[in-house]
Amino acid sequence: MPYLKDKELVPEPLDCRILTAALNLFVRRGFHNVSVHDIQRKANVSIGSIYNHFGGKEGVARALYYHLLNEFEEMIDDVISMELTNVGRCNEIIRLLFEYTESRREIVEFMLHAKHREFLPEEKPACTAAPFRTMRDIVEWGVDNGEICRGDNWIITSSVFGGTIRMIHLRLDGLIDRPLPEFYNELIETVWRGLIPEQPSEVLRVVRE
Amino acid sequence: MPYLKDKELVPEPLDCRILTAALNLFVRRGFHNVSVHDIQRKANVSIGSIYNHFGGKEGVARALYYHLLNEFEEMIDDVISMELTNVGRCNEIIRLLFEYTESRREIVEFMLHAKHREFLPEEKPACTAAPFRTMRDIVEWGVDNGEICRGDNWIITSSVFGGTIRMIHLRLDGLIDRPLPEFYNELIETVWRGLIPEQPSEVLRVVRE
DNA sequence: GTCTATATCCAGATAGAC
DNA sequence: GTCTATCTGGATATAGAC
Repeated sequence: MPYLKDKELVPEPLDCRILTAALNLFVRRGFHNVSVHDIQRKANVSIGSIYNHFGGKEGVARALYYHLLNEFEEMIDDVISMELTNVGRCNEIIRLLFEYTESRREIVEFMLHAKHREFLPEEKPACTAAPFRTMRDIVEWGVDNGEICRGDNWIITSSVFGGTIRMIHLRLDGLIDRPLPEFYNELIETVWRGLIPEQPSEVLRVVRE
Repeated sequence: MPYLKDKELVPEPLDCRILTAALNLFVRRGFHNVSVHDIQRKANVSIGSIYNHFGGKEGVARALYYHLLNEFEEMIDDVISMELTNVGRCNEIIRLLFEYTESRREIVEFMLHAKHREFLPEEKPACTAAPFRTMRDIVEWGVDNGEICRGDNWIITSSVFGGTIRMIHLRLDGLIDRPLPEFYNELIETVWRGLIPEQPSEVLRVVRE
């Protein structure tokens, strides 16, 4: 579309164009298979601009990472402020994660797949970041007030959110071919209720055999 | 140790030295932050040998990936041949995954963290591979014969193994600081029984303990 | 088959005009 | 601040002796 070349209809800020282009490329090809030239081309800016704004490819990835981590933190904090039970909060987080996977797929993919330590060598793993700690806190509060079974926090948190995260991976990898929100109700029922049919004697025989 | 230079005490085959060195480097720094020279140096072979045997860095990674995927498949097949209930098979897989994470950490890390599509562009995602399909089959058999609650296979499989995989990630990232096998009993109890305190808790307690 | 030395290529980074 | 043209380093890959 050469007729738009010099005056864009929507004069999106330059930083934003760069980050959007980078996100798309990083997700599709992986950080190391994207060159600064690729980003420059896709964002319709010059190489110089990228170095001026972000200091290089790594700087772009870093800005992207912190920006998205921040958005995730806000999402979690919104859920906290919702005045739900803690189980309700967990469910709302699961619901939102499923929704985001469909509507803002690239963001979820970047945060989930990207091996941030490859381009942020000094950075701690994502799961030490605030929003992930908060998720563990929610579970802990739920245990403390009796909503959730008592037990090791790592185990409970992993059991609550592990299935969700697994399904997101399977969806992003193309194995699950229906939108995730369709699975929401059945998933949370399965998470909280357990997997074994409630027929005591039957269960005993089958499990212990 | 220059006195060992020309005759190794343990004349480990050359391919194996290359693969072992590559595994270690890939896991520590990531595929793209490792050069063929790094592998060559660490394995004490020449660059030429690496190109002769594997055709380059990508070839090394490919060989490694298929080799380890194959080992995983054998592990799953061993479990299948064990004549356990299907729930028992799931538990055994969880147990083995936890054990491997401690004793063969690099292998687990490579299979779990490595973004294989970055260096195997034409390859399908790992979770389409045979051993992962078999895990879904085990769950399906368990549902068919009444051991496991009826429901969507993606949800059930993700619920059964999602917590396990999540905990392995947390362990590899250094957040969990105890060996995973210590969590095994409590984890499988949590997986199968669910997370919400039951009113007729007599039943489940008896069954599971 | 294994090695060393070398060629080729391309990504990251910069210089300097505008 | 933005751009183009250029430099440089380092990685992949190969050539050719042994």
